[in-house]
Amino acid sequence: MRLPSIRQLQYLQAVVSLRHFAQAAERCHVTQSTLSTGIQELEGLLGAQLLERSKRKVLPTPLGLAMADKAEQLLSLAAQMVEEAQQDRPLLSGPLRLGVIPTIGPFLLPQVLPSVRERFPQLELYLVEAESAVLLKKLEEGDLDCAIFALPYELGRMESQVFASETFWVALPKGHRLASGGPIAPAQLVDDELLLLEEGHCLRDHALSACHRRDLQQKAAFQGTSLYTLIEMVAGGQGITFLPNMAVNSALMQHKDIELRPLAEAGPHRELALVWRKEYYRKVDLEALTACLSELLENGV
Amino acid sequence: MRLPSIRQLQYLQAVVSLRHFAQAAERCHVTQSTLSTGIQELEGLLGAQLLERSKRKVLPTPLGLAMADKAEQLLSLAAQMVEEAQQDRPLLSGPLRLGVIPTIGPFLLPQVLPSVRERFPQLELYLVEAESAVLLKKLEEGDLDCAIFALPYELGRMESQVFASETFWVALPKGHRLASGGPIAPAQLVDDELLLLEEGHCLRDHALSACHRRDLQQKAAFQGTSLYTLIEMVAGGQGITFLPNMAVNSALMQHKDIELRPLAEAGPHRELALVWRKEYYRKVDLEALTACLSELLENGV
DNA sequence: TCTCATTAATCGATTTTTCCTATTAATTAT
DNA sequence: ATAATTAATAGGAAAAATCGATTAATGAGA
Repeated sequence: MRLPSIRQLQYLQAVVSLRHFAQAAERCHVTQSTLSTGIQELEGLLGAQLLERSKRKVLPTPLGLAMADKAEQLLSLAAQMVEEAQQDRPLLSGPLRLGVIPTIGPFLLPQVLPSVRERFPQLELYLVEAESAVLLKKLEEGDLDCAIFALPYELGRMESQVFASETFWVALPKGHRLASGGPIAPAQLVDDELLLLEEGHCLRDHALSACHRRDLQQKAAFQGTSLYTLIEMVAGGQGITFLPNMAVNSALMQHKDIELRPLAEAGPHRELALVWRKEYYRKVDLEALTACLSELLENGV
Repeated sequence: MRLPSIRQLQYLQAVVSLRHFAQAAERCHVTQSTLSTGIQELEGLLGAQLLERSKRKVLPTPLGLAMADKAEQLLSLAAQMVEEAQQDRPLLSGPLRLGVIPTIGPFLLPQVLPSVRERFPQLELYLVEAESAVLLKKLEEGDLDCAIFALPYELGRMESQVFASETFWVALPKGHRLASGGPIAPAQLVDDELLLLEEGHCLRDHALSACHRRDLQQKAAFQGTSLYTLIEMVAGGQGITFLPNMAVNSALMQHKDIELRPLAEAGPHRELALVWRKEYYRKVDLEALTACLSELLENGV
């Protein structure tokens, strides 16, 4: 079905409300001739007469009136569209779907979200906690706007912005031979059972990388489902593990049967980054968010 | 404010629903290139991004989704317009504003309207009774669709169609010298006081014309406001008058103190016609109406 | 890792549409 | 009668929409 054009509807609306071709043309910023042919085309398209014309009067037919009415609705809808689109939203307002990996979420978010919410009160955050691979998939599918990852991680076509660095700590059972003293070098731990999160957590790879080990086929019983369970296993004397800075500082990680020592290995051991599709339509917002996070973490929140 | 075009909205609707430029282009019967630039123009117009594009995926932004939604509404409204306009109404259906002069209305309408309504059950008649000049004005202003006049009458730019002819009868008080016998010639009435309707009624002119008299400045007290009052005046012996056929046949005009004789004057004395603007948009309906009236009157209803 | 296929964007040319100027025909007002 | 007003029309110019071909990015498969 061939539809009338917006222009034609504007012509109709004008001529029905003014009852005068020349005046209507002026309102539409076209010549009388243009408007005249426009109306004729509309009538042809609709297959019905919309106006009675004489040299002295322009008289809408009942159908013309009805059509003008609908045209008005339609035009106002179109105008609404433009208005709605053109009002530029303030930075970081409206819905934002943010993914976080489980080894960051519980430690970072309680720390920073109150300030973020205070700074951007119109922001509506929808949080999703999942492993990196899942988040990456959701990002690609458009189910998330952005996500917080721990790097290094293969991000594919995503863009990212690092907003914090972390070093690792060694978590030892109380009474371990290295339990007191200064930083611990990876070489000192070769004889210890290294407890890791189950497959899929990037922290597993980062930890291995920090102590220059290859991946080891651990028994499922020795794989933690979360840092909390891992800590319990360390406290139980089943081995040692590495914890990121952020977890160490968290009150949730305090445990009376655990000793913590810095890992003596140069450079940051993982970096926290905000990640998004490179086609994402509001990168400025995300850049503002990373700036905000970075600032909050530098100032110790 | 510059508005988006219908075409652009179709493009948006298609690409958002299909998530694919080439397929959307096919649905819109244009090339991918055309659709692509169309969407870009729309985005430029709205000043906002509607889609995230990558080579593997087309992802509407929240605004894009909202706009596509509105676009759909708008397009369906436009389609509705076309549909509504294109369904052709049956003959003589819907509202019709019909004017009638007072010397016809009360006699003709009760006679014909039942049959008309029966024949065109979807017709919604709005009746206006007024003198010819008033009806003509209303016709010109578009306040009426058509009107029933008695001719001759100067109709200006109107078109008309005669559907009946009438001869006049002479109404005499009982006991008048001409009260019995055959038809009466105008010359026989020169000595009688001729009673007429007040200024404005065309019957006044038609009556004068029928007896070849010039207009006479009658005293207001001798001018009737309706045929009923005129008849009462005749019955009271104040003079004579002329009545059209139709009124004579009407039961309303029976009066014991009146005698009626045909006027012996060649040809019809007035003609009944349906009148409309020559620009009127549904002349076929009116032609059907005159045909119907004409037929009804010929067959004696 | 290297093609090959797919996809949206881009460019230049062409067609289509839109629009304007000038004029006409009908009508009204003076 | 004469001038002014009005909507329609014709012809040409300007603007736009569209197409075909190409490009660059990406993903799939060998």
